Amino acid sequence: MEHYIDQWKSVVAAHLNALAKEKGLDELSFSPERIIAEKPPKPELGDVGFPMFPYAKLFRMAPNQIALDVVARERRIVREGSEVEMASACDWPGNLNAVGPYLNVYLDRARAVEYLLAHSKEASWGSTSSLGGRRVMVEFSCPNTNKPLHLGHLRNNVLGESLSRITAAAGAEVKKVNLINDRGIHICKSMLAYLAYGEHRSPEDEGLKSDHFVGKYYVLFNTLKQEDPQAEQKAQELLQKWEAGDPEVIALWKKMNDWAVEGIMATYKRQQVSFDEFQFEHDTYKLGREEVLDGLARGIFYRGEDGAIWIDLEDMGLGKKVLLRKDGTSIYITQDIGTAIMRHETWPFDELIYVVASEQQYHFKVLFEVLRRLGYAWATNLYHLSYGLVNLPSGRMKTREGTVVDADDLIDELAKLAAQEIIEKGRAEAVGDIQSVAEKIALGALHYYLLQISPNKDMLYNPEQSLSFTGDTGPYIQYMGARASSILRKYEQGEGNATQGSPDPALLVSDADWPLVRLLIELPFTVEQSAKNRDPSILAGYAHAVASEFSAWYRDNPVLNNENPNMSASRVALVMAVQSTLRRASELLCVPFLEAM
RNA sequence: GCGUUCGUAGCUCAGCUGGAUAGAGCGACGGACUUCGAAUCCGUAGGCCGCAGGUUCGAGUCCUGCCGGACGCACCA
Repeated sequence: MEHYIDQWKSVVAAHLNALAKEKGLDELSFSPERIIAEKPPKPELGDVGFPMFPYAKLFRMAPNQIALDVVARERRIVREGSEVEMASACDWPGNLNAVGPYLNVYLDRARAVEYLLAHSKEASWGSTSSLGGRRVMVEFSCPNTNKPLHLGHLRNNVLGESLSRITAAAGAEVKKVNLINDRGIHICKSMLAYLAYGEHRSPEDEGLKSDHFVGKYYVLFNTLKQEDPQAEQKAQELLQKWEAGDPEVIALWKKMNDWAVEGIMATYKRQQVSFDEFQFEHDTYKLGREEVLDGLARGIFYRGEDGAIWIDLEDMGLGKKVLLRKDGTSIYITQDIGTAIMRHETWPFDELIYVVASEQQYHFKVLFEVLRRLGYAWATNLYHLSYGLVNLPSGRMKTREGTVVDADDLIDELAKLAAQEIIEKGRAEAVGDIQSVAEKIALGALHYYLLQISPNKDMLYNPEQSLSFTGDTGPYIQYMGARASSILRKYEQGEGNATQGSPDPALLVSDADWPLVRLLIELPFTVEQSAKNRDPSILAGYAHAVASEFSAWYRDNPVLNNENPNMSASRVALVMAVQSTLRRASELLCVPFLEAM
């Protein structure tokens, strides 16, 4: 359904056009998209506001006068009927009022309540069709297989997963892909250290999660380097052997790689992120080479004096960039060129979103431009969702300096604290499986913390603050969901007198209930906006607003304890709408919904 | 040096395509549990929106310059 703001933009545009015609200003024409709308600062001022300033000069009228004129027109049309679309016949009926230079709409509250109660029951509540028919591929995570996931990956993973869910909710067909970086010099370093210190031990032998085991040897490479000055060179040789297909090297690579991947998969499962397809760099790293050579033949690229193949992007201020080494081997971007083409061939997408840290902005600009120059029309549909780095109060995370916040350790610690909270608050019995609920609270806290900030911004990871469960956090939203669920549970058990009445939308139109209703009907539009901007933080802010509004609302407005059975039943229906709204928003934000906590 | 990006309350962040008195959370201070769960709620204090110009009826939002931070400018991924 069309957003009520868009609908009323059309109404206002129609009125302004009529006014223009009447004044003989035939060249003036306002399309609905150009009408500026906003949310009035106070609810009593109305539900949508239209400032009239922009039209003052054009009409040679004071903004106040324009507002009054439009209102008069609207009244006349409502009274007499007209070929102009009547507001009362729209999805979102309401009436117009002039408040100084502003034109404000008061929605028909009963109709809005009806809409909410009917639609929030549906399983698809919150879904829209704004991206209907579009195929969107989302690439995210893309870990190296030489060490376990850390906090930065967690941000990437939850951004990718949440964005995928939101995009799907906006109607698109989504495919989530993960390109595992399982080859390269970094892997060889872990392998070399394992050869030096591993003594054929397995992760089980050391009692370590398999990816942590591999990571341990990656760190040990630093030790090795101090003992053996040749270490770096040996790693290079190992890479060459790997590329040559040396069976022994391949066997070791496979063994360590499997360990790393196995551990990483376990973390995905725990984080509740998933992929529709895994791609492996050892399969893709040669892709793109032919493409680059072809581009060379077609004069799009050139061979430098050094023998390597280059692209000149000076005209775009991007400088020159190597696309293929002089020995004909692929580099990072060669692989990405091939992978993009392969992806579009196997699954023709309308859009491909790369969820990759902001440090790679230059890389993606070059990549997209290369593909465009190669003549791929779809290259304009590639999008780099650049997200900022996660910093610690002490500075940037660095593996070698041991300042990394490990993903598994972090979730462990959060879960431990959540379990403590449950016990301290005496909720152990009500909650049932403490460990399971604590894990969900931990994920809710972590995911919300990572998603509430606009993706493009660097963020500061404050351990203390992230471990807190109070305030603008995931657990706060979970708590409000649990409270709503609790009320509904009591209702089902027959508490209160709601069962003796029946819901009536007309009872929910007072100022007591309206702010909550108006917020709840925004879910589909917020999902749409979040998808359009590729920004889960918009939805996160909305989820918090709903939780907060609900919290204030149920303090003042008795639901089950209401003396009027019909009012009680109506409010139960409203709580159901709150529950399904929070449930859906949480799901899209990868924050587990809890019936009790 | 060049490019990208960010700079809003003590701290962490919102502020949609410029619009009606700049909003949350944390922290501080003061209140509220015989009443649908206090992981909650209510109130108070706290802001030359980095600085300076410009565009506009109107700028936290757009443009220019400067200052400050982050990231990038590899035949590494």
